[in-house]
Amino acid sequence: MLDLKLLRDEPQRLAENLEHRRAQIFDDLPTSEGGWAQATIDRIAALDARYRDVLAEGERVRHAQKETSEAMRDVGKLPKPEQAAARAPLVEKGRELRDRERELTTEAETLQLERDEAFARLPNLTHPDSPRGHTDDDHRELRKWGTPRDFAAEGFEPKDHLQLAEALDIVDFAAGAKVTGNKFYYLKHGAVLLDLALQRFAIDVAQKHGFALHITPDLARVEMLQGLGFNPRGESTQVYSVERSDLCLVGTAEITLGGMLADAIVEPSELPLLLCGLSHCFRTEAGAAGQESRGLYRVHQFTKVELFAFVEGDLQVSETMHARFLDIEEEIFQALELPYRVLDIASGDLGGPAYRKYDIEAWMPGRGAYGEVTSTSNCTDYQARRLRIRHRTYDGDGGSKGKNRFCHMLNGTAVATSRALVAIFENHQQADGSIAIPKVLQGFAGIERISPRT
RNA sequence: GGAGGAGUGGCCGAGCGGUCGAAGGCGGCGGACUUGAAAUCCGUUGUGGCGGCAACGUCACCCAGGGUUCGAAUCCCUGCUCCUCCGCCA
Repeated sequence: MLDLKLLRDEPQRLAENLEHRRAQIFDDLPTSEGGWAQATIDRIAALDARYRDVLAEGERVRHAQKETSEAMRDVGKLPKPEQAAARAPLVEKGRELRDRERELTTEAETLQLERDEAFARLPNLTHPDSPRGHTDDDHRELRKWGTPRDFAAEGFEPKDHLQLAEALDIVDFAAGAKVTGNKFYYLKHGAVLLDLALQRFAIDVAQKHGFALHITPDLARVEMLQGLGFNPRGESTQVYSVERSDLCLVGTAEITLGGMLADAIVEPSELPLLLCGLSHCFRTEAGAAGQESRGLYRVHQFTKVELFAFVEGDLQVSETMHARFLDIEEEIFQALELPYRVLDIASGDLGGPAYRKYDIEAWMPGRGAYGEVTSTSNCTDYQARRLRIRHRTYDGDGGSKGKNRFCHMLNGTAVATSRALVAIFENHQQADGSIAIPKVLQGFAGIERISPRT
């Protein structure tokens, strides 16, 4: 959620940002129509103005109520015979005020709800350097690392990860489909060791960089999802809900890590707070049928080691941390010996909470293209505002207390095992159909290669 | 799953339906005393909304949501969380 001050003081800035983000808020103001962004902001601003009027009126009435009730208290000091007569008009007035106050409160709540529903859907502001646009071509490639293998020179045709997995009998989609459903799978044999080794390695790197290790719940309250900017409801939701409860399966440990500090006010000395979380991730992938749907690339469940940070509510600080997150992600994929490129994601593809987002795409020989393997976002104070996560400030050197500020929050993938498996299978396949385990994982996996079972 | 008990400020803890945003203690911060520290003493110390350049004013918040009442931290209902006992179990 954004700061309401922006709506009141700089509505044109919000309209401009909304235009770049291409986020439709109202059904009757589609992004295809000219001036939709400005009209959207105008409508929310009008709601806010009405809300504040009603709120102020309600407060005046409540103040009058207090006065009446204080007068009633003094009635008790009068001589007994006079009390009843003095009390009657006050009771009458109190009743009127009560009724009026209830009306106004109800109206204010309705207006506030209406305003917040729309306002909370407005996306975060956008980093000035983020490329503007809303297609895949609009992302800016920052750099490439590594060189894709020349399989022709090595004298064999590379297989895609699915062919490799089937031949090696290390992933079973048929059983996954039978027992659970399409896009579920069993990992088997060497893939299990490799998956666990990836987790273990990523955790190692995170710990080395000062992240506190966590294994988080795989479910979270709807309220937490919303606080972090996820929308658990609606047809196009990516989120699985648990029936007869207010719980959802998490799509990422970002939710469970970010939610940990909800409602907290932390001391600046505790920042930056670096957390690493291991969790399963569940995604409905609604509407994703057809596209890149083969194999492990897009599945309903995978395991992920997530990096998360709470930092001071200061852009310079969070941007520095964001660069650090990207560094760590690159360190991991370099260690895995996977060629990749880094993208600065375009405004229209950022997702609500993100102020800026970098994706790492690993080379995937099977599809002859780069495919997303990590993503790191600086969400600034967008999530913190909704979750009420603040830190204290002090003026000068250990000086007096200043105003509490919302923390900035960042998240990033250390490793999502399913996608990493795709990249490792395909990049490290050998002419004989086996898969070489990257050196950094061999100790954790206990094997050096996944070979056909005999 | 069954039976009881409890949820108040950073923590502990008091609170006849009106004078309670809330006693007291601890902790924190500032100061006095001290060569320094401890001890002692004095003062101070919750979060947010709205209005205002500001001083300041005002409203809300005693787990959450409803209700009773002129008036609720205090009474009633529901939910959530925690504790104890029993059952079951990785």
